[in-house]
Formats: sequence, structure tokens, C-alpha cells
Amino acid sequence: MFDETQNKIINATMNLIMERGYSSTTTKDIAISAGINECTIFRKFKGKKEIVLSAMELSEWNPELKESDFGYIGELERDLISFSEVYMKRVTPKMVKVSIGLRTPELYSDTANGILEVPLTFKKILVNYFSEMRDKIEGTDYENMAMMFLSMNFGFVFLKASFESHLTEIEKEDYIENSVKIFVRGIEKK
Amino acid sequence: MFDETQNKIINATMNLIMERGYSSTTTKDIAISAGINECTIFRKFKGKKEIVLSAMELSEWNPELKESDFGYIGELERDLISFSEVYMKRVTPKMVKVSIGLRTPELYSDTANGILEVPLTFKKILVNYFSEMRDKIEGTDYENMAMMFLSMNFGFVFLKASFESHLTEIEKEDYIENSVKIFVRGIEKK
DNA sequence: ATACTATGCAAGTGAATACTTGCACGAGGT
DNA sequence: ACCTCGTGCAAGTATTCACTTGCATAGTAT
Repeated sequence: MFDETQNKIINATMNLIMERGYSSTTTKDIAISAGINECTIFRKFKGKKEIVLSAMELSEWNPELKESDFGYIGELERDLISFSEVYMKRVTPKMVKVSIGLRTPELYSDTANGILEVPLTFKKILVNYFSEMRDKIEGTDYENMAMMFLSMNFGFVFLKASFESHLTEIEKEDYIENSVKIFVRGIEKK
Repeated sequence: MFDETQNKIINATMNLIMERGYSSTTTKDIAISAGINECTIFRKFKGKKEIVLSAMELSEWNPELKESDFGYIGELERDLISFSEVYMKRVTPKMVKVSIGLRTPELYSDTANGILEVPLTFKKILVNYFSEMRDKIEGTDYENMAMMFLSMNFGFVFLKASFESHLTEIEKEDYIENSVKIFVRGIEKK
């Protein structure tokens, strides 16, 4: 899909964007970081913007979630743990940093849709799941439950991405286990 | 504290930063948006960076949370609803947008501490609260509960700030009421 | 009336930035 | 041996940016 030089450029670009954001990332920095000459960038890509757009075609730099990634067996706790795990496998601190780094007017129209799609897909799956499990669940506001579950997963990843261990030492795995337990206890019928 | 012209400059600057981020906000744009001449900016402030630093001294542009803002009476649901309300009164979508707009290497050292302080303060209050309420709560992992509660509040505000009603129509007040109810049901002793 | 202050206006400066171009050179294929 | 292709290197261009300066002017205080 891309040759070795192009991959070096894409990786250098995205790593710099994660750290400093799109507009603070210069083509000179990219060249140095990729270990190539600046003009090579423009022989391989039309411009700075096209590097990012090319990166989006790679699953490594695109948080894309598919509905088919989520499977379940009908047991609340196990299913929700699995949902969290699948979500966090794609929506990593790295992805969060990338999507923040890309928040710039020059790229907005090209990236906004893809960024919205991730929480939207996850929410849809959750609403659908809760609705199917209605016999085991107290209450019927599935939209609200889905937003709560999404928020508590996304919020954790974001906070981890922003502050790492300065905020908390808790690891993803422990967090998922504990928070899902509380959540399930909070929604299940007695 | 600041004269009228300075306030116009600060407000224009921060509003632009919310939309486009610090490095994409030019002094020319600020001048136009504030309805003043560009050179006036540099008569009032040392430079672009100093505008932001001045804004931080105003509570309107600083999400600062104080422990003393949080009171409680010892009833889980009422207290946690009140915590969420206080949190979201300061940590608004606007504040979230500002803190994302400020994520740039030029400002990192000056803003990072203040940004970390908000979740840290809230978490501390929560851990402390859960620990005081231990008789009414099942389980003892207060750090984890606090991170879950923080995540589910912060996550919601962030998602609202990013996607507004494209992701969900749920309003803050409904969300707080419902999510706290589930959370309390999930942690309280039976 | 006079002086001072705040601001506008127009012009400009030096640095940085995205992007370009012409030439050289080395590796690989034929 | 020759050609092509990918890349490096050096120089350059046009633009934009933060920031500056000198002068004019209107409002305010004394």
C-alpha cells in the first residue's frame, strides 16, 4: 500500500502530531524524525495534509470500530467486560492523542466524521444490547445506560492518555473488571 | 484587574482557541474578532502567550475546582448528584474545549499543572467521601470507584463538548440523575 | 487651553513555514 | 556498460506570522 519511505514519513508525522498537534508539526521536523530529506516528503505526498489522510487509511492510525467486532453470549457481566475490552483495544491512549492532535480547522472536514463514528457505533451496539437484555435489566432508559457505559470507558482512556500515572495507577484491566461489576450491579434486576 | 480593551482581547483569544487551538489562532484574527487594531494587542500584552496566561487568572477561563465547593450530608444519592452538579458547573464543554485548544508545546509547561489539578482534586474528594461512607458501601476499592465516577462525569462532558447533539440528545441533568442512580445501586450495601 | 493617554493606521521586519527545483549519486535491473 | 529510479543536498520562493514603530487623533483630566 505504501512503500518504506512513505511509511517512515507517515509514522513520523503521526507521532509528532500526537505530541504537538497538527499545526505545530512542521515538515522539517517530520523529515528529521523520519530520517529523510524534507523534499522527499513532497515527492511522496502532495502536501502535509495528504500525509495525515494517507495515515487514516491504515488501521494503525484509524480507531475504526466495527459492529461485527462485538460478540456476546447473553450474560451481562461477561458481555460488558468483553465490550470494554474490545473498545479499549481500538480506542487506545494513542488513538485519543491522535484525534486530539488532529483537531484543527484545516483537517476538520476530513476527520470529523471518522472521529464521531467511533462513539456512535459503540453507543448503538450498547443500546441494542441493553434492549435485547431487557428481561435482566431494571429500567428502560437504554440510551442513558449506553451513554453512561460509553462515558465511563472513554473517560478512563482519555484521562489515562492525558495524565498517565499522575492521576491514577489503576490499570485498564482492573478498571474494566471493577467498573463493569458496579455497573452491572446497578442495572440488573434483583 | 484588566481594562475593557484587555478583556476584549482575552475573550476573543480564548474563543478562537476553543475553535481552532492555540497555534492556529493568529494575532490578526484576534484583533479582528476583538474589534481592535492588531498593534494594540502588543501594547496591552507582551505577546500572544501572555494573553492566555492572563486569561488563566480569570475564573471564567480557568476550570479550577476547590475542595470547599463540595459539601455533603451523608446520603449517597443526594451527595453524588450534588458532586456531579458541582463538577459540571465548573468543568463545562467550554472548559473542555479550552483545555484541548491549549494543548500545544509552547504552553504545556504553563498549563499542564492547572489542567491536571481538576481531575486530581475531584478524585481526592471522591476517595475521601467513599471512605467516610464505607458502612453504606459494598467493597473497599475507593480509588477504583472514584475513577469510575470521575470518568463517567468527565467522559460525558467531553463527549458533549466534542459532538454535541450528534451523539446523544440526553441533557446533563437527566444524565446526572440516571447515572448516579445506577452508580449508587452498584456500590451500596443491600 | 494644555498635556496626557489610549487607540487607530500604515508600513515594515525578521523568522518560520509549506512547498519547489536542479543537480548529483548510488543501487538495481537489463 | 547503460539506464532508470529513488533519494540527498543546497538553494530558493512566496506567504504568513508574531511583533515593532512613527505618526495622527480623539477623549479626558487638570
